[in-house]
Amino acid sequence: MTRTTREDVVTAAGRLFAADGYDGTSMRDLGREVGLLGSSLYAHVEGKQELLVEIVMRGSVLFEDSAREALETPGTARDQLRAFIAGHVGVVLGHLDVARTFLNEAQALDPGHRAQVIAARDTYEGTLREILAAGIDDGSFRSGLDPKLEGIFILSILNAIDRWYQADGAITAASLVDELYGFVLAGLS
Amino acid sequence: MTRTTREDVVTAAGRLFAADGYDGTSMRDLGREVGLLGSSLYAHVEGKQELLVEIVMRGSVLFEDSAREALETPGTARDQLRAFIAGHVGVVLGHLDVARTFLNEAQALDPGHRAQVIAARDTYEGTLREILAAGIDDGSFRSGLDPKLEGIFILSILNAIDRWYQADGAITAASLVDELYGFVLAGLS
DNA sequence: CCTACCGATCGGTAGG
DNA sequence: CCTACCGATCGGTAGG
Repeated sequence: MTRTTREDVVTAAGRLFAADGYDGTSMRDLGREVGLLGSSLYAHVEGKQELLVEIVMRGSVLFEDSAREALETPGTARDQLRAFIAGHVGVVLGHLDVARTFLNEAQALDPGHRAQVIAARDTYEGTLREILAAGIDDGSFRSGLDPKLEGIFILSILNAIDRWYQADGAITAASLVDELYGFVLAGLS
Repeated sequence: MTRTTREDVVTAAGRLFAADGYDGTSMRDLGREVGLLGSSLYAHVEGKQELLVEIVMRGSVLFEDSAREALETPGTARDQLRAFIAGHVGVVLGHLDVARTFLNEAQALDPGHRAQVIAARDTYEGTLREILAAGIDDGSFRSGLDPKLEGIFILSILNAIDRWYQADGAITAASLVDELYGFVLAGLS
């Protein structure tokens, strides 16, 4: 039991925002989580919204980095698609609370930061579409396919993983990537 | 401008719960929506939770009926899969507010009703799995496929439609069904 | 369906 | 980091 740090507060906030939502988490709940009174948190952070901004921005960076790496993966569009899926799974399973807050609580952001998150998501979706379009050209995927719509379908699957995946279940992260890639690739072929 | 009915209140509640969430909607907001004070709503309903229960249960019935019809569709498992997808799209686009509340606000339900909704969802998912399993047997889909996982993937796509589909956009409901069926069937073949 | 109100809870602050 | 507190908002009620 050492002194509470700002990072302790941010981590605990991510846990509670992911589990109960931003509106469903009070500063008193958060204080209890780190062993302080709600009012004492203001010695560490300026307010509740600041915590949300920080956590969502961390998620934004994680997904952005993952998408860039996928795009820089050498090989065919199939290889890049696989890297995109593997990267997404890595972010979600490796940073569950941050990913959940990023994916589900952005609506609680102030308008300025919400616009930033929407822009980040558009870029992320755009990267996937680039990969799909390149794959139509290089013969990885069937032609006549609509990259915009197929991109939405793929992201729908990826963005729902945190709602059903159980880390202590029978499916490893690696086999999840295999299953996702198998299903999606078939859908594109 | 006639007298406000209970049905007016339920419909308005569906609209607000779908747009702002259950917790994000106050009884005063709802009163304003129907032209009353928040406190006057208690002449029509017992409480806020009752409204949520009623709307979510309507969604539950819609999806349940749709799934049953899909299962009773004559033909191969492919035909049933198509009916399942078409039915789901019909419910979501035909009853957007109810579907959104059912899909996104069930967490705000009291424990008893929440358990009912989870059971209804399990049944719905089970119906899809039955179709997938039958399709593996009758050769509609490739063998070696995991009905549980593929069912989750398909439902992930279907349950996200309300988040991006625009009724006034270029995609008709019929062509959405075609695109969904095309992508999913390829993923299973 | 409104007036007038209640107790609970919220994010946040002053002062130490 | 706590004590003591504030104004705002919430779901809901009594009485008409």
